[in-house]
Amino acid sequence: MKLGRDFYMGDDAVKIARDLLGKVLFTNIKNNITAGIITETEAYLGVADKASHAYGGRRTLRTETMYQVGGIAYIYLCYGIHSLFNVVTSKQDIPHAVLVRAVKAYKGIDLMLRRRGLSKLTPQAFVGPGKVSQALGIDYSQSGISLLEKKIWIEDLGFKVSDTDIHAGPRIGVDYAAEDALLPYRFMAKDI
DNA sequence: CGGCCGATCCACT
DNA sequence: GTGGATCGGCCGA
Repeated sequence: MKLGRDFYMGDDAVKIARDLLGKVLFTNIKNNITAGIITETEAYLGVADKASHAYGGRRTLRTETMYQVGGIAYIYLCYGIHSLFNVVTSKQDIPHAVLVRAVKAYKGIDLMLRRRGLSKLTPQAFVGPGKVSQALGIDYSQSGISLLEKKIWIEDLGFKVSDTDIHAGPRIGVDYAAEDALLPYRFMAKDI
């Protein structure tokens, strides 16, 4: 079943990042449905997190999305090329978010591969946040859209990930965040 | 208005 | 392992 507002409004983005492992991220782009089982996430803890775009309470046109109520997408352009998909969590004015870093193809795999420019499935085909967005047809123009509607949403289809199958470690590409770069806010699910 | 740089990916050595 | 691609956002002047 589709995740509702309650799932996204929790205060603990780290817990939500963990809970998202095994959930299924769907998109419906021009009537083409594709989906992937989430296998890797990272939590970004808002104003107190030097790795977050909202660190120190920064509010700009771009980051304003993160300050809204949990349950919407925060998608932004990275390195001028890649759209990175985040789930906004927590309450109004608490800018927490969870980055989806990897999925395992679940539905529409042919189209997912085609969007990636691949002819066959490889282990790394959908590993990496830029690849996830490309495969699912997500781009930064969709930032701010609700995950409770019919374009992008997340379902719990009963895939279980036990604690012993979760690996936690430091986030990727955030060396600039000083001591916060070392926090274990990255979660990976072993072989789903 | 100019300049720097990034929550990345790929090709190439 | 390394460097180039590529461009919107952000900040300082």
